[in-house]
This record gives sequence, structure tokens and C-alpha cells, in this order.
Amino acid sequence: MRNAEFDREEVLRAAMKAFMHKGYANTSMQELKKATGLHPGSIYCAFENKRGLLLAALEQYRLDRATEFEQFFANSHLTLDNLKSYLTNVVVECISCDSAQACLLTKALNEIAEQDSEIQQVISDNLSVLQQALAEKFEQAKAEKSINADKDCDHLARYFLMGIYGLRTFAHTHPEAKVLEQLAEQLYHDVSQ
Amino acid sequence: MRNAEFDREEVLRAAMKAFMHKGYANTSMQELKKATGLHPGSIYCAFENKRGLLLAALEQYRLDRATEFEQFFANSHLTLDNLKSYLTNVVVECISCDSAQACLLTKALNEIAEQDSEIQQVISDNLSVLQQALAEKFEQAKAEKSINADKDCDHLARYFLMGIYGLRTFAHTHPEAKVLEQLAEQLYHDVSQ
DNA sequence: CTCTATCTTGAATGTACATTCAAGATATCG
DNA sequence: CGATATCTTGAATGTACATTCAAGATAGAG
Repeated sequence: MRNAEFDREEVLRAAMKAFMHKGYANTSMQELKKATGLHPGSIYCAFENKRGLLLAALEQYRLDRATEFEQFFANSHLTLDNLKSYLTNVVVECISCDSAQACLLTKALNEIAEQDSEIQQVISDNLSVLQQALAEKFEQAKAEKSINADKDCDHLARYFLMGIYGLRTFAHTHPEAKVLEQLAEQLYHDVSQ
Repeated sequence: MRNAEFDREEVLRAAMKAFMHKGYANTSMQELKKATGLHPGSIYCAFENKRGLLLAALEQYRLDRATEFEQFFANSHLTLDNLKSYLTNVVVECISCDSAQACLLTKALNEIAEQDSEIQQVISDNLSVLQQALAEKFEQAKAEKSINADKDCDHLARYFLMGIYGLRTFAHTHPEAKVLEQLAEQLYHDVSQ
């Protein structure tokens, strides 16, 4: 007889941002209340508890990232060039230094995955989806003759993803644009050559 | 008139292990008490507080890792081969899946660096030291003609370290030996070719 | 052996937190 | 324009935590 007043996606994006900024354990319900605009009771009603909010936020993150990913390839450029744009965008995010741009997946992976196998599984699945999507793009690039026919696209996707993880971590201590760009350049070279 | 009964290094290694396993915020003083064998009062007396214990543990970690690093090069092999051994060892640590082998630096960097600039600085300094040490080894490998004379050793060191960060994160979701070994193989190839 | 400075112990403290819940508000339906 | 199901509110609850502290233990000095 009455619908919830809040926008679920908006709330989840706010929660994401809070979790990315301060981590899971260090984000209190009071901060989540401020970030989402929802009172504790509403959060518990909608997401069961703080952990449920994280799980919902991880799912929203997956959806948002998948959409974003596809947009990089929704044009007529060579797939390999789009992969490069994707990588360049990672660097841009790292440089902007906005913690909101950190990767929720790797952050949560580091903080809690080891102690919560369900969350571990959710994150692993998320990352596998991204890896699979990358592998498909490399296959496409191979079909377009941009990369050598004897390359193993699954391996390329894993290596590319490993590089992105490394880049993100590296950026925490080395946020200088030039260095990150140079590293990305080499990574691109190593997967495309 | 009376000396402390505990062995400081032993206590710090136990604390490191606890922090690596559960993270900083999620490791309670009660767990630290169990892990170190020290009662709260003694911990506060020796390290001021929980944060002080982390700082001391980070310093011990740096010392231990520096010693370990040098041991990889304390032989008559080619420096480049020793770099490969070092990388192989990272993979072995990842595979062993013993959380005690995770990297305290990257773990702490992800969890708290953004909220505590002193800890951020300590970790950054630690990682810079490692990066510098790697750069020196690459210079040595260059002098031994193992790598091309026109290579930028600082860049190689950064790329190598980025790869190690990526490898460690990747291992969280992909602990299969074969995959990690293949990634390490490619990384080695890309820095030595 | 005695004295005292220092260390050890672990219960006590206050605080901050996640979670609950009952009262109040409001949209929708008849 | 009620009636009512559902949502919103935020103070109350209990718990778990980091930290403190005073009493007890013990090593070393004289």
C-alpha cells in the first residue's frame, strides 16, 4: 500500500562510495546513514544488515561496471584500440585519486574475503565475469588480425587483468600520472605485441 | 631493575601474522593477546596502543623482507636468474595460500592508508625501498649483459613490482599454481626481453 | 636478605558500534 | 474521505571493543 521512498540504485551507489572510501569495517552505520540518507531501520528493512548492504552494493557494482565496460566497445573502432582506451581509463581513474574510483572488488577482496567465503565467492565471480569479457575482446581482436593468431586469449586476459590490479595498487603509493601512463603503455605493448 | 620478559621480534612477527590474516580493524586486542602471548597492559606499555603495534610490526616486516631479499642475491648466479628466483618465490608464497604469506604492506595499504597519512607514508617508504633495491638489481643485470643496455632500469623495477602486486591480488581469486606460474613466466619474459 | 624499580596481570572502564523496535507518518485502495 | 498496510524515524539495547590502572610478582642492586 505504500512504496519505498528511496531510489535503490542511488542508495547502493552511495554505499559503494562509502565502502570504497573507508573500507567495510571502518564504515559505521552512522556514516552509511549519512551517505545513503536512509535511517538504520530502513537499511535493515531493505538489506537485512550491514553485510547485506555490502552484498547488494557489490551486485550493483558488477552491473555498473559491466555497463561501463560494454560502452568502451560500442563503436566501430578496432577492438584492440578499445582495449587500450579501457586501460587508459583505468589510469585516469587512478590519477584522479578520488577514492570513489578505487575498485570495490579488490578493496573488499583484501579486507574481508578471507573471512567470509560467501563474499569471497561473490567477488571471485564478479572478477571472473570481467576476465571472461576481456578474453572475448581479445578473441575479437585476434579475429580482426590485430593480434597474432597463435596467442592464447585467456592468458592475455588474465595478464591484462593482473596488470590492472597491479596498476591500481601501484597508484596508491605512486599517483604520478607519468609513471602510471608509462606502466600502462608497457602493459598494452606486452599484451598486444 | 628488571627487563621485559618477551622477545620483541617474536611478538612483532606474531602481530604481523595476525594483522595479515584478519586485517587491522578486525584483529581485536584479545586476538593480539592470544597471538603474541602478551597481556593488554604489556602491549600498551611496549607499543603505546594498537596502532603503535602495527607501526612496529610494519618496521619489523621491512627489516625481515630486506634480509630475505638480499639472500636471494647472495650467491654467484647471474643477477637476472636471481630475479627470476625471487619472482618464483612470490608465486610459491601465493600458492601456499597461507595468509601469513600475504603482503602486510599491500594489505595495510588497502585497508588504512587512505585514512592515516603517517601509516601511508611508512608503507610508501617501505615499498620505495623495495623498488629501489629492484632497480639496482636490474642495473646489475644490465652490467652483466643479461638485459639490453638501452633499458630503463627504474621503469623495469616499477613494472616488475606492479606485476608482483597484480599477481598477489590475482592469487586471491585464482590460486591455481599453473595459472600463476604462467603469469609470472610472462612477467619475467616482459622485463628481461 | 631486603628493598625498590620495573614488569605482569586481568578485571574494570567508558565508548562506539550494529541492531532492534515501537511510535508516528503517509501513500494507496475502496 | 476513511481505513490500513507499509514505510520512516530515531531513541533504546546489548555487545564488543580499545584502553586504563591498581594490585601482585619478580629481577637486580645494595
